[in-house]
Amino acid sequence: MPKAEKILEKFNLKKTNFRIELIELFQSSSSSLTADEIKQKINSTNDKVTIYRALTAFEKKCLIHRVPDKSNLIRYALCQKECSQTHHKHNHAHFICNICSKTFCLEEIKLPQINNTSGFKINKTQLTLEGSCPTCN
Amino acid sequence: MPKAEKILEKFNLKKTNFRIELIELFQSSSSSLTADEIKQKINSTNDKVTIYRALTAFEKKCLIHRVPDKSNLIRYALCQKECSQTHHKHNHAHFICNICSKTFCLEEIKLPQINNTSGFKINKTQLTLEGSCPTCN
DNA sequence: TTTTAAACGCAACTCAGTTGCAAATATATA
DNA sequence: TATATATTTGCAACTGAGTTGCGTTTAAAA
Repeated sequence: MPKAEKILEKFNLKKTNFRIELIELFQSSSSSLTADEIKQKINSTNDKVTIYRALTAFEKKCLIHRVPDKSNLIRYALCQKECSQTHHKHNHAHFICNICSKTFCLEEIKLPQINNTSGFKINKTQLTLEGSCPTCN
Repeated sequence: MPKAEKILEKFNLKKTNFRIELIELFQSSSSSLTADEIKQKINSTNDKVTIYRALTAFEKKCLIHRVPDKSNLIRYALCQKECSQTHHKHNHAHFICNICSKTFCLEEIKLPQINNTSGFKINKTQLTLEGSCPTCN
């Protein structure tokens, strides 16, 4: 796993303590994170605005990607290495646990190939599964 | 198509002018609706609270179902006849237009069969497509 | 006609996320 | 190393979707 500093350097972002810790938090997280969850888990006592702005910056650089959320919150997960700075390449499903409300990336479940239908031009496919996660089972 | 009054009767809901008009609006809508879109399109000048409470009541009776939304808004579409009062039975995909931001139900695209994986117990599957809709194409 | 439970409207609230602006800081440049 | 510059940060105030409490109205049952 690449060190957080290397990642920030690669993406032309400043290596601040907060952002280093934020990347490390994403790396050590098995599920995805909301701004609020980050605020609770991180040691740095930063303002929520700083968290939102870091997330926006990371998303723009294709370092993290949005994942669906049970309560319509903005929720992010770390991107895989195949994501470039200009294109996200996610062909995996997402799983929402109805008990703990966490969202997981299921890399092993690939997206089905859906063809354009009756005037609808498809350029993105999302597969979201719900149920109970290994921890809650 | 069943008349709005009949539907309210069937679901044990009162036949108020607003709720009749709301059902008719859903029936005449090719895409789904948010509370705000309803407020703009409906003739009745009801408070937003009334709209939210009607939507909640309709959802509880399985008359409408939530559909994904580009901006994380709560968005609803009319249920098909196969939905009972206790169980939603949707096996179709949803389509979000990236130009007009509307969400459509694609009845012709069925959900893939996904099996439980490595401790994740799946009991709901959602397939969301994005692109451009027939009107925007 | 009376009763009652559902539906409604107003006001005030919650809470996630945003914006403006000035201060701080990482890093590039001299 | 000192200076300049663009990025990042924090505070405060705001926005906008959705919710809650409560008293009033109304559809429909008795």
